[in-house]
Amino acid sequence: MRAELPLLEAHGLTMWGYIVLTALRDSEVRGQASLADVIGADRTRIIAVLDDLQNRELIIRRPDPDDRRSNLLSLTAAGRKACNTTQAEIQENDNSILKTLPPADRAAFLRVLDQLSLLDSAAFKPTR
Amino acid sequence: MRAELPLLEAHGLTMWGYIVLTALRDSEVRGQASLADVIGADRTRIIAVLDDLQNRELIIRRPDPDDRRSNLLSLTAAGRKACNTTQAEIQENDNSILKTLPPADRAAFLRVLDQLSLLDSAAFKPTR
DNA sequence: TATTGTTATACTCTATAACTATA
DNA sequence: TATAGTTATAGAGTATAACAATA
Repeated sequence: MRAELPLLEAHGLTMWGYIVLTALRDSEVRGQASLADVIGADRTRIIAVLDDLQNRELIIRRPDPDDRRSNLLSLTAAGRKACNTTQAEIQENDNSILKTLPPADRAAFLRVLDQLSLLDSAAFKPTR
Repeated sequence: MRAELPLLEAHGLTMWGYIVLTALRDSEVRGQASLADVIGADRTRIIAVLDDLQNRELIIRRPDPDDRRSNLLSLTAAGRKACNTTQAEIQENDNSILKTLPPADRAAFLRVLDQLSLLDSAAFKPTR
C-alpha cells in the first residue's frame, strides 16, 4: 500500500477508484450492487467513488433499459487507459522492489502470499 | 492484523495498547514523548491509550522527580503478565498458520519480510 | 524561549439507517 | 413487498493547533 499510494495519487486515483477501474475492466459487472459485491465493498461506499470517476469521464453510468432501477457501468477509453497505465507502473514498481531479493526467495515469497491470501478470504468474508 | 485482533480483544487490548506494553517491556523509556518516539506514534495519540492502561492498572504513570513536566512510565506485574501471555498467544497463532507451509518457503517468507520491513522504515519515517 | 503532557478541533473513513424510484 | 441507488447521520481514527505547567 505504501509503495502503491504515491503512484495512484500521481494519476489522481484513490485506492477505491483504482479497485473499481480494474473490476470494471476485468469482470462482467451489471449494476453498482454487483460491482460492490465483486470488490467486497458496501453499496454506499462506492457511490462517491463512482461520482468522481464519472465526473472525470473515466467511467459511464447509464440506466439499465431492462431495469431502470439499475445503472449500467462501463469504462471510457480514457478510463481503460488510466487503469492500464497505472497498473503497469505499479507492477513495475513492485518488480523493482522485489528484484533486490534472491530469485528463489522472491518466488517463495509470492507463493506464500498466494497461500495466505486464500486462507484470509476463507476466514474473512467481504462486508455485505 | 486480522489474525491478531481477535486475540488482542480477548485480552481487552487494542493494537496501540499492545504496542505500548511491549515497548515498555522491551526498551528503556523515560517519558511519554520518548515512548511515542520509540513506537512511531504521535504524542497526542497515545494519551488515551495510557489513560486506559493506567485505569486498568497495567501501567504506572508518575511524575519524574528530576523533571516534573515528564511522566515516568512502568509496567505493573499485571501489565507485564498481560503483555507476555498475549504475545505468546499471538506467536502460537502465527506458528499454527505458518506451519501449513513447506519449511523452506516459510523460512524464505520470514526472511523476505525482514528485508522489506527494513526498506519500509528507510523510506517512511514514523510520524513526528 | 522551549518542552511535556494535555485538550479541543477538524477532517477522513466507515457503518447504519432512512429515503426515492422502480419492480 | 422487495430491490437499486442515494442521502444523512453517527462513530471511529487521526492530525493539527492551542493551552498550562515546568524547565
